[in-house]
Amino acid sequence: MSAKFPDLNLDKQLCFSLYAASRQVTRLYQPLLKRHDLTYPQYIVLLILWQTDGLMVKDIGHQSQLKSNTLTPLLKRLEQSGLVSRKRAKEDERQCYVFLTDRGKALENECACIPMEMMGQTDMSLDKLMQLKSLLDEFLQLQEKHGG
Amino acid sequence: MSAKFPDLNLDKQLCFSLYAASRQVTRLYQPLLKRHDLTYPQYIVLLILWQTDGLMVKDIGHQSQLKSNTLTPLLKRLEQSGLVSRKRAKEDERQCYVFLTDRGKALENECACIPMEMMGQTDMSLDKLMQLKSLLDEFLQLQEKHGG
DNA sequence: CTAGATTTAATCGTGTGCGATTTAAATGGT
DNA sequence: ACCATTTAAATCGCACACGATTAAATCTAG
Repeated sequence: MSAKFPDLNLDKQLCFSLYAASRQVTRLYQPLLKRHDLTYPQYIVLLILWQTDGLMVKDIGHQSQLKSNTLTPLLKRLEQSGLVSRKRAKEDERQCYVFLTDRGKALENECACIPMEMMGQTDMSLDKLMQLKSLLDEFLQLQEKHGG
Repeated sequence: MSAKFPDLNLDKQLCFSLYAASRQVTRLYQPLLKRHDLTYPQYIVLLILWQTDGLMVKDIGHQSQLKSNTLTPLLKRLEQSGLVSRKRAKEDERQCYVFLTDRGKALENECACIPMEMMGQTDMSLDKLMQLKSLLDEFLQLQEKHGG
């Protein structure tokens, strides 16, 4: 069966490996994030805001590659949780700025241990993890050139 | 800001790169799969069944790392589309076998061009793609040992 | 032989992802 | 100044993902 298209097996496995690995990482983060009542995508958005506070939804979208249809509800939940506040831009009412609240800023320190704990959950060497990141980033950059 | 925990930036970026790359691949597949009215997870499940027809939900779950709470509705949709049929096992009524219909089997040929078309959508070398797959699989294997 | 543990799917609730559309605001060419 | 176009965010609908629970069948220890 699978030998019918022998050349195509690599691709099949690569797309699946990526899909499975991504979900596996999400699953690893979940118990750590649950302690702060965060989901993984919410944590990603916070990582972006911890780097640069006061971004517009558009900017968060560009960095996360998520559109407003995903971000708007997610940001509303973060607002409900008291971690961010959203303010319409005076100079352009279409735009919406997102600011960390004090609680949102404080959460950065509370989450500081998470990456280290994650590191401890894989036996892969730092070298290979960096290699992996490098290949993924190269793929993403090539894609950005193509797809806009 | 981001220099506050300099050691942790790698991890942050790795988890995000993986997350972004996985969604990017899904987005690349979507227009190709839409021609056959398939979603990406449905395609993954079909890839598994094209390799081995007549698996139980449990087996598909083990290979895809998806649980019944995701697979049951997905398989019902594939059944609605006339691509698979589900039959309870006579010898153990808890189990549910999943078989490809003739249309489901025929779809394998129709989808044969997809991996090649995907290949054409990235400028990354075959060598690097294989390297990427290899690293992802190593990560997944290490995880399987740990988490069961 | 049977009560309790285990296994397998299915169900439920919440939160993404994303294509498509909508709404409102700003822009730009005439 | 006016209207078509563009832009930013929000809304809508659908299909995942997944933790938690449920239901039913099977297994197992006593």
